[in-house]
Amino acid sequence: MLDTVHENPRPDRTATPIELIEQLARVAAAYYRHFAAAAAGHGLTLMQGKTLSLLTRPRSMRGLAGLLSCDASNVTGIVDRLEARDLVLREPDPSDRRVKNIALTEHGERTVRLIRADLMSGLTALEALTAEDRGALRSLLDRAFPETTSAAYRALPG
Amino acid sequence: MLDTVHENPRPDRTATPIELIEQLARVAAAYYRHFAAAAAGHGLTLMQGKTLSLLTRPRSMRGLAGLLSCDASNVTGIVDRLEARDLVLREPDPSDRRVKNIALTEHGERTVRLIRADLMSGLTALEALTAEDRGALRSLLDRAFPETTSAAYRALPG
DNA sequence: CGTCGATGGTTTATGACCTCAAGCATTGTT
DNA sequence: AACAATGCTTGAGGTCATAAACCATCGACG
Repeated sequence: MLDTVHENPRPDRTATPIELIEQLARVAAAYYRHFAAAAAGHGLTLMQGKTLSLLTRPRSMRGLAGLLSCDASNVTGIVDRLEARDLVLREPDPSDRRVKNIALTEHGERTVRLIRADLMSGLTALEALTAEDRGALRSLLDRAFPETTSAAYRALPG
Repeated sequence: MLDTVHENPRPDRTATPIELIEQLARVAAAYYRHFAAAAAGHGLTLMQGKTLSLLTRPRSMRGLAGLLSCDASNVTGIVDRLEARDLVLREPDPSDRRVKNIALTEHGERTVRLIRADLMSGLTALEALTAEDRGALRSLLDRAFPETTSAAYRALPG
């Protein structure tokens, strides 16, 4: 274990907050570039792909708007287009007739799986990390962006 | 130093590639949410803010298109709007009359600095990391996204 | 020198998305 | 029953994505 060190912290590199923010900008851009390419491979937009991948369980329009960080009126159009391609379904909520629950169709579930696979195959360097490195990266990102833990996302209403 | 450990790698957390990718999705979304908010605080779009922050030196339209990962025809419109607000300037290239070099005006430089400051003030958790943690995060992100090192960006033509 | 393919930038059209304001239906409360 | 609050949709106006076509300029080549 101890001899599998990849010269880890590499303290010679500058790592000021500014430098780190610029690198995060590049990483975020690279991530979305990969994701958009994977979605485009299935004729979908970045937002449409994001929406599909958020539907691990049915969600209300408002809930989706929150997760997508956009106005609810946008979600109407996005879901309209996804529904027109039979990727998604609007179901009336049994306990509140105002809300519509959006759920993946079978075709939608297949598409999400394919997009996710394409995305992962494009991020080969990420899979090349050791389990130790992945754990360290997760821990650091959790502390750098405490608002975005997976627990916080799952617990959201809608 | 050694007693300021924040229980670092925390190996109990699951850190499969899939989990890591989902976390990167959330981090990228959070980063752009912060950035878009900072840009909106100055009446600018996400793309306009990104463009400004890429102009650490004059760049050609095509060079900007590459850095923004979009078609050159988009850059025309974005730079049009930035130029209309006196944030940016189109200068003819002395050695090639086809290319136009885009440079920040004084007003543009001030605006970039303000946006960057707003962004950093929104990412307080990131500044709370120790220098050691920041170094480790940089190193890990460099290895997870080798395509996006700062050296690679600075070396680009245009 | 003149031709020609390649390159940099712009324009146009169509569609997707964003913002904001307004609207309707339903809910929960008083 | 009247009320404000909530969930979703619609509309207009602006920004961005995408693809095709266009013009000016460059570079190489005969």
